[in-house]
Amino acid sequence: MSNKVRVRFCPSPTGDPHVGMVRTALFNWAFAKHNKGTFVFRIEDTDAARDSEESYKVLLDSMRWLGLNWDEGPEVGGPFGPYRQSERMDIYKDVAKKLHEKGFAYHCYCTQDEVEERRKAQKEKGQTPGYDAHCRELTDKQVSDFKALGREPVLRFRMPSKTITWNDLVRGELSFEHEHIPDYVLVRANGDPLYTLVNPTDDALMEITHVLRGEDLLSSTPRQIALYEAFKQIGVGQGITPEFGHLPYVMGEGNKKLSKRDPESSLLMYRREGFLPEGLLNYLALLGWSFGDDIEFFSMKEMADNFEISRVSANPARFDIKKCTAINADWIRKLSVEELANRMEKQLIEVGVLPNSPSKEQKDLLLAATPLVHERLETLSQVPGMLSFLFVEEKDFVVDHEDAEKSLTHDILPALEASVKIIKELPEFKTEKLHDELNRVLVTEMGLKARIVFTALRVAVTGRRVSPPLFESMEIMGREKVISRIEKHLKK
RNA sequence: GCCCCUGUCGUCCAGUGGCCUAGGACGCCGCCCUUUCACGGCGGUAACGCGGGUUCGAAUCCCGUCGGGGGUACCA
Repeated sequence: MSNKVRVRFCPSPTGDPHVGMVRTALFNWAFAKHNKGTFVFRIEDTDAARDSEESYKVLLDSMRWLGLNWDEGPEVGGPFGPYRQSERMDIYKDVAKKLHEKGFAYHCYCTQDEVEERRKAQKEKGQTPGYDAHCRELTDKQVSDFKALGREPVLRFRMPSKTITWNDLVRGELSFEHEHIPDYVLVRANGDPLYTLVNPTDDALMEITHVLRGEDLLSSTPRQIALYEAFKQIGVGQGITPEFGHLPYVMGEGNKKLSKRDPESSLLMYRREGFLPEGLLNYLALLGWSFGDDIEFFSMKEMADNFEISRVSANPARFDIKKCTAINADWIRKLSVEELANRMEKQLIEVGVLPNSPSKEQKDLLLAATPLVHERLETLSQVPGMLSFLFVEEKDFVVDHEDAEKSLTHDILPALEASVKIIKELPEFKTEKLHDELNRVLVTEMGLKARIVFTALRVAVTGRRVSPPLFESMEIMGREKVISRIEKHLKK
């Protein structure tokens, strides 16, 4: 039982979910699946000032949208709950108390200003700045003096005087000398437990075996390893120190870490823009991990089957929206016509091109139109632009002004007139017949340039110079609509 | 300042002493296909940060150097 892999993803519910966060979740998920382990989802909401219930809901919804299902966590439960830290405050208080009683942590009465001042002095001398262990060995007298001054202490962890080394799953052996890891605060003066305490506490209690997290937490790892050793002695958890793997950053434009403020970092933006979860995840998997054999297009199942942590790279990766889009386009092409129609329907409803419950006719029309755009789409958000001409009411149908000016010139009117005549007399209103007849008369007999004349027809019928294939579009629109749209221009 | 991580085409990834005159993908540029836009096909562009070693042989090992990033909190 004890060698079963347990990993966790533990975001704070602050603001929009971030793509870097999604990447971390994905790698943890894949690692769990690959090792037939457990994927724990924990919410780190101990910071009341920044966390919100709204973000919490978005977080859960996003994870579900992505299909990153958790084995234990909120709304799912599990043997180590609760999985929201805000519901575990008593646990942290208890652990803090034990650490203090057994001497692994001590009360520090220094004010932040005092600490800061001494830090500055250290810096000037070229020493590693950090807490100087001032309050490590206070006498009773000193304590009572501080109390008399009305000072409330923070709880600091007593770092052992030794080098801390671990074998990082993605970076290999890493080592920190003890003089570079000062005693750090576990509990604030006001009693709030800090990340430094709650995160390792929960990992220990939830029996996490592997910690895969962002590079930003790299420097806090030695402190946590020391804490785990203390946990072992005071009986918190099973006495296991997890293995650590530090994932590289996801960078934005320039050389900056993709920050929460960048719109390109917002998962919600990708969702709104019509990225498929499959596509986004596939792209994110490529940031820092490779399948091997030059394979870049794969499903999450395939990723999980092949996920070796040793193939994770340590270099920061730039998020490239173009490549992300290209992969998304591949995923769209891979969808079946029915599946794509389904997803397009949702998109069209969202932007109001279709009503909330589309009619049978509308659904059929959409299904018929799907093959026409299947290879043309990069994201679902492009659907309305390509297809709303099919769904719009005739009275609302508008032709792009600029396109009309370029293509629907005065000298093209005779061709439009001829087209109407042909279309009206066509015995069968089918793509091939439309093509053959219009081509025969307009191009062969009248000697017009196909490019010119068909572009004019395209603009008249679809409203744009760029559109899905013309004759197919005409066929699914129906004869009357096509005629009325062309005639509209003849009357002008 | 000190500590840590990191350095292959514009970008992401492959490459772990000879398969490398460095491979793939995205991008970009041509050409073909084509009534538009795409898809597809073909071709091209472009990189081992630098300097020393080690070795018959280095992108791969060692040393140095330079660059990028992060940490140095009663943030995470």
